[in-house]
Amino acid sequence: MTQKLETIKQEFIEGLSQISRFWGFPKGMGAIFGVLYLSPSPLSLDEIARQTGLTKGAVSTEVRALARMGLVHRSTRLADRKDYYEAETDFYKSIRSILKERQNTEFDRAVGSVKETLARLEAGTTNAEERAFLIERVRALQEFFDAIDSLARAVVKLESLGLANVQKILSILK
Amino acid sequence: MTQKLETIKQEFIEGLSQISRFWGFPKGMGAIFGVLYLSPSPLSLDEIARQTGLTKGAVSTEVRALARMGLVHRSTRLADRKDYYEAETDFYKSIRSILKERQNTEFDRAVGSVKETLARLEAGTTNAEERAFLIERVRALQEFFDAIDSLARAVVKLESLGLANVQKILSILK
DNA sequence: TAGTTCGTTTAGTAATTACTAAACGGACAT
DNA sequence: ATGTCCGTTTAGTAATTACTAAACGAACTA
Repeated sequence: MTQKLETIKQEFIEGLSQISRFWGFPKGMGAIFGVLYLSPSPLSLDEIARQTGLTKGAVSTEVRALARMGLVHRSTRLADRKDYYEAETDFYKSIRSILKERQNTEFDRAVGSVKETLARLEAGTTNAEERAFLIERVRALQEFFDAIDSLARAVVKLESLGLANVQKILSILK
Repeated sequence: MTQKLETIKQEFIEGLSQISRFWGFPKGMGAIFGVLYLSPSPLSLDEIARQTGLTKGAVSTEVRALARMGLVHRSTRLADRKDYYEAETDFYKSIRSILKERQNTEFDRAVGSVKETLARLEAGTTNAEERAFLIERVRALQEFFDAIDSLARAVVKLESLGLANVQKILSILK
């Protein structure tokens, strides 16, 4: 039996909310993206609020977060004070901007603290045997983070991480 | 000025807690991993509880989660009823088991719902023009998820995702 | 048998995060 | 200026998540 389009859309949006939550983002964020992604034209704040059931305030803050990540884009119309938002449809582009956004955040600071730990350990003079063990462990972790970081930077630098590149990677990993 | 090893370790563990939180895991989980990672020998539940400041109950549940992800390993000693845990030191191995663990979870279910949405849309007969638009959008998203999924599966299948492979990937992406 | 010593579960609490309602301030129109 | 229409901010609340304390059950011991 064929369902009403509205119902299908609603369930799709629900699905995106779940995915959003899974990745540690507010579920409202997923819903907002979903609404925009299924809209053929840019929507205003109030329209998004209406369709998601969130308040204008919540939509305001979360749609800006989405914009910082490059998942949505703000646009304006002449002689119209409203802002309009539309979803980015190139997801590879989005990944790149999310990675870019995530660099220079708390995460980088935390990773930096590992580096710092290593420096401190190496500056020490006492407890030779325990220090040697700790240095080795922390160094290994730091190398791992560096590898991840290189990967992320490489992806950010690509002008397009398309299906083609993904398939190239897949062929290497075979 | 050289600091006490204990202080340095403490700050390192704090750093791992932050990183853990950043990725959407409980910060206690990061602390537990940190304690184990800096220990040259496996530790018992109570010892982990003591060093992290968490209760035995909390450690029990979170250390099991870590074990499911393959980030720590449980071991036992003859004539000793205690369980002992130690950190996995091969992080690439860990990534693989985390990916493996994440498959077949809520995430997969949510991604599956996108597939389902597509099927429902294609089964419809009314609203030809709007449906065409929605189908196109949802299909694009589904393709994207499939690409991610292939990557994850490829990584899981590798017997070793080492630095070597990472560098190969980097060279492709250049 | 009763008594230890473990890990796990449970029920409740603390802390954090997501959200609402409403005030606010800027930009424009009259 | 005054009022309206926006987006943003703020202060408070709801919902969720992380945790504690304590009871529990299994496995062993005496």
